[in-house]
Amino acid sequence: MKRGSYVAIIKLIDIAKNLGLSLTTVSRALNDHKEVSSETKELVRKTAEEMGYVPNKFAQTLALKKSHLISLLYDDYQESISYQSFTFEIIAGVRNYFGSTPYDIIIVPGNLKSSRREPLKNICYSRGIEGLFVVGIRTNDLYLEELKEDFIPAVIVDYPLLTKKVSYIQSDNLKGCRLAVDYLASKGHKKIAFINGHNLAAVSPLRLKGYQIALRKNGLLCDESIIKTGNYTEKSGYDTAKQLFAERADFSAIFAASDLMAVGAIKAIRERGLKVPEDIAVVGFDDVFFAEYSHPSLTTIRQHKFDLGYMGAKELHKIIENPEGPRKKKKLDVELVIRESA
Amino acid sequence: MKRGSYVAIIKLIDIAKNLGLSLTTVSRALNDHKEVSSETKELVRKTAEEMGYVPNKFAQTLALKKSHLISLLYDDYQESISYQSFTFEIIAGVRNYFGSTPYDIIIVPGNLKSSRREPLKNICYSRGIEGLFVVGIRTNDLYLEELKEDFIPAVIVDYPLLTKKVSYIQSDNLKGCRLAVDYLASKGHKKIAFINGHNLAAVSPLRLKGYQIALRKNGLLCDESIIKTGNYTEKSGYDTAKQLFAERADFSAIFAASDLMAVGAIKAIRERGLKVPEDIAVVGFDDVFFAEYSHPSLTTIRQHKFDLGYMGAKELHKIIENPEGPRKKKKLDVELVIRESA
DNA sequence: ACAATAATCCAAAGCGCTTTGGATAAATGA
DNA sequence: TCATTTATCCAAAGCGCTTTGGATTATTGT
Repeated sequence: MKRGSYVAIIKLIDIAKNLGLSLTTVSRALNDHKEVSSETKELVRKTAEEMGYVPNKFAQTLALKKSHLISLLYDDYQESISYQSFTFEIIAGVRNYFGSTPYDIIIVPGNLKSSRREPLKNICYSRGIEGLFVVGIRTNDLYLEELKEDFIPAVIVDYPLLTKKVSYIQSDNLKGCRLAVDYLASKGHKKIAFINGHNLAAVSPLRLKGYQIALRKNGLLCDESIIKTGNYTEKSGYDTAKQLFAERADFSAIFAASDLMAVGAIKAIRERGLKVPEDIAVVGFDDVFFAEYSHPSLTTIRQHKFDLGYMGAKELHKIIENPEGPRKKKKLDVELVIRESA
Repeated sequence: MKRGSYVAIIKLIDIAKNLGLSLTTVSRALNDHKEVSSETKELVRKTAEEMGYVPNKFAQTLALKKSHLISLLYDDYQESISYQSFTFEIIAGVRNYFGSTPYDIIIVPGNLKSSRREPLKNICYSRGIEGLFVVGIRTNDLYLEELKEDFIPAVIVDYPLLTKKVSYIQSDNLKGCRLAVDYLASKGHKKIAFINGHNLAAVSPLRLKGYQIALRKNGLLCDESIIKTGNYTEKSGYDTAKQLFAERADFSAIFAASDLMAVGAIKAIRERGLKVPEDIAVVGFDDVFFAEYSHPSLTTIRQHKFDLGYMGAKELHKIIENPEGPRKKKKLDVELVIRESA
């Protein structure tokens, strides 16, 4: 009889029999359908409650052709470990938003990284997934091609894809860079080095651009020799900063495209016998939590990670409910958090 | 016709019609049932592939009474923010384990924290959830009472609950404390202060006990006046360390029950004009990632977080597949990671 | 050659729900 | 008063799948 571990305890038919009503009426009563009297509704609701009835979502999904399921596509491993904190908070935002909707969140099996994997389409169709929330995708990820096929509503964090069913959301990177450079310039820095991240992150070119624009605005010239590229890890921040020193580059401040690289850079500066911020000022990007606890605490550009998740989820919800509506990219505000490092 | 956003594209019946076979045979062919010839199987598989067929999990679940769904119960917010990193890595382990099984992971809607929330039973029964992976639960959490009812297979991280269907897993806290104290003692420290976390975390009393046992083993006396309780946050580490100083307590080392509190303590020590580790040595617990990047980098007890998730998931799988088998608590090894702070 | 076995296949029922298309009884209008 | 609306209810079909219990054909043993 019982096949698997999962069994529904009380079914609609049980309530119906119990009350001498039809299945139909019970179903309608619970769904507040107009064709059943309010007395019956109340009666049914009460006994359902008493009998401990819970609807079987699978049966509902099958009958309604509506799963109320959205899926999270994210990666467990990234070289940049502050990605953990970033991702965690974004997911918190997503959970929080969908928590007040009938939607549940399922985690897409398998990593973004794993090479042999099921096509997204199969995963989604098989599980009746209605929307995809994507975070941490790389510019060279194969899933991107599938997303471009536009077969399912999706919201992507930090990758600019805008189609009929796909929106994206990101922080205002240009403004972030402007804030950082403006602040450093206001402190009298003329030579501001920039440690960018690799181009597998779609935000990297944006941050470079923002940095350059901001320099220009402040009447500073853009010296290619003090622009370096790391990979968002602490080590790469350390290495590139050392490289700057080795090349006898001329700078009094470093703006790093991530907090982790900023921390690495600080380490290199210290090893050089220089002081932060007295000799060299450092500004990071992200405001991951340890920025506050590192020493010296990090002046940085704060991204509102929770809001990225929350607002992104809201947008995804909108796309699902109204697939014909216009898609839009959303830009979230950032702010400068001044601490000790600059 | 079409009701919701989700529609199955190709169904078994389509393949059947296409091939002039019966629905039954097609289903059996795809499930590798013995009662269908291998030629037919091959034929069916090929055309299914060509037609882009994917099975509808909802229909399968309904028919098989088996959902292949486990659920993640965790909290988005905790005062201790290193909880993020801890939780993230555990979840990575869980994903990784279940990634090679037919099980999908669904996130339980709502936080552990939120006060008004659906009973766990309803959530699980309604969604056909077969098992629960619980992380970050507090000793006063109401969900604990529900879990004790033992109505669903579960594995809990860091809370000692052992019933017919529930196992738990945690790091070897006693050993961790022993390693820390042994190491400090070996460095000649006689007075080792201890900053513990609150008792809402089930590991706190364990760590205190481990600390006391280890002191005794090393022939050191246990001085109540240098044992303090924080709440796993950086600030509480800072505050309690300051308090120690204010009370003119006599100690040359601090062992903190979390890295975050250790970082806070270091800050307090610094402010006092003392040096770490020269004047006061500090050892943390957890080895969350920023332990490596803080300054001075933290000597700490490493928990294998990924493995907690992976092994816990494995255990959960086992409970689901074999509900009658014996439950057991699992203890994962820890290790001392020596860096600069001690 | 004929009964018994094995190998394939299929129609129909069932999983738990929603909804369609009537049916019945009560309330309304003329 | 009788036809008509309105308010309630229900049997049955359908969502896409798996499985039971036969049916049909091919294969084997004697």
